[in-house]
Amino acid sequence: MESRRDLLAEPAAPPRERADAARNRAKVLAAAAGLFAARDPREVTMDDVAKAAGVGRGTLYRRYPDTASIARALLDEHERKLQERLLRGEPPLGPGAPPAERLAAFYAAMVELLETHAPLVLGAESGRLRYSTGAYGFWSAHVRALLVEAGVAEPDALVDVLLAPLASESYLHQRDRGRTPGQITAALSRLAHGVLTG
Amino acid sequence: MESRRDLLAEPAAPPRERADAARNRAKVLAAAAGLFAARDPREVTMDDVAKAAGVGRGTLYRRYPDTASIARALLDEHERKLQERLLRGEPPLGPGAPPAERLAAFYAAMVELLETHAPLVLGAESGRLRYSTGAYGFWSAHVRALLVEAGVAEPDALVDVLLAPLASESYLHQRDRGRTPGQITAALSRLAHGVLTG
DNA sequence: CCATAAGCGGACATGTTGTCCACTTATTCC
DNA sequence: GGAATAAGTGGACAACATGTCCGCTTATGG
Repeated sequence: MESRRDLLAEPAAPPRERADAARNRAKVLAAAAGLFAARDPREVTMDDVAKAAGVGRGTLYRRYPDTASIARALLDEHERKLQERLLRGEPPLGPGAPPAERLAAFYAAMVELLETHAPLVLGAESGRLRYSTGAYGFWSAHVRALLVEAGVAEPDALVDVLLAPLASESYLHQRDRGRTPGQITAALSRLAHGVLTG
Repeated sequence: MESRRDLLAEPAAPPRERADAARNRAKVLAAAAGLFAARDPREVTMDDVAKAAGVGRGTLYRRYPDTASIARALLDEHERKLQERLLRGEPPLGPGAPPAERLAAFYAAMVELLETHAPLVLGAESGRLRYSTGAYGFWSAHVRALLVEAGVAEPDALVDVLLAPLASESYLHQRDRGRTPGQITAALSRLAHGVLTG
């Protein structure tokens, strides 16, 4: 049965994280960052992280179901900064510039992000996981808004098409083949202008 | 030391596959096709295939290092047909139509392929593997030729960018979100025309 | 029909994954 | 301050997948 407390409680009283839990979370993230940077991120195992962080297996699994989620947690911090710039930064990244310019600027910023955090990106994206993340939702909402602003009729399918080249597999494949970040950015810029100023 | 036989031998005498080996290969492919269709292809294990095909583990590993390679082998058959049509088929898929048209037609054909063989595609592409395949090389050569024909200055980076939306992860994500093949094809068509007739 | 080598298959050692639960520690309330 | 209580911890464990290895079987060519 429902207690009075349940009915009167605030929408969702957040039970606050315990001090030792917070300490362990920090230890885990720090240790994982080190491991991802040191070797092939896809080879890093949950056991490795637990050992490196000096915590037990169970503790690790309590918060993260797999290594990809850990990498994602690390990556999210960096992505939030870019999100902030998209919302309130200077044009052409932030509001004010024409859609094609903003899309191109977004591409450039994403390339920079991918480049800077390549190991994390590699560790984080086991293909499908990319789409279930909050960040992907943000990027697609952003691009969708730009398409709408540019007067594109059915923007939805186009959004995912335009985001596809930013998938880690695609990007890192290109880098492996010797392409420079600059070349990739140029190609993406052409894409942005081609689609939004046809 | 080199024997006379080595020096006189034909370029690479193919030792011909033994009859029982061929039979087993067929059994394996048939069984794998069934499994991939029946359940989540990413859950299919080498052991499953071996059991279903009625062969031993060792026999399976002799030819295929993992389940992805098996799916790829099955997929290759179908991809070859499309490759043939690209090279010698009717326009706009085959030679003769303007580059933008041909690119759009290629997109449409790929969507159809992805749609028809979704389970295989899912089983085959563990992200990076996609790029190491012969088929990917073919698609990129094709698209590259179209870009060159359209007079694009630095085609290389653009090629991979244009192929990215055809990655299984991207495509299947869109399908999961309720988008129809038709909508996706339309978006890709817009992309083709936007980039090649700017 | 025999010799030979290619092919076969299943046992094995290894490593990873998640789960489970008895124990420890932080927090809350009196 | 000192229970009472809930949250958090850690390592043992069972299940499972992987890839290899090697003695046996079978096709093939002389």
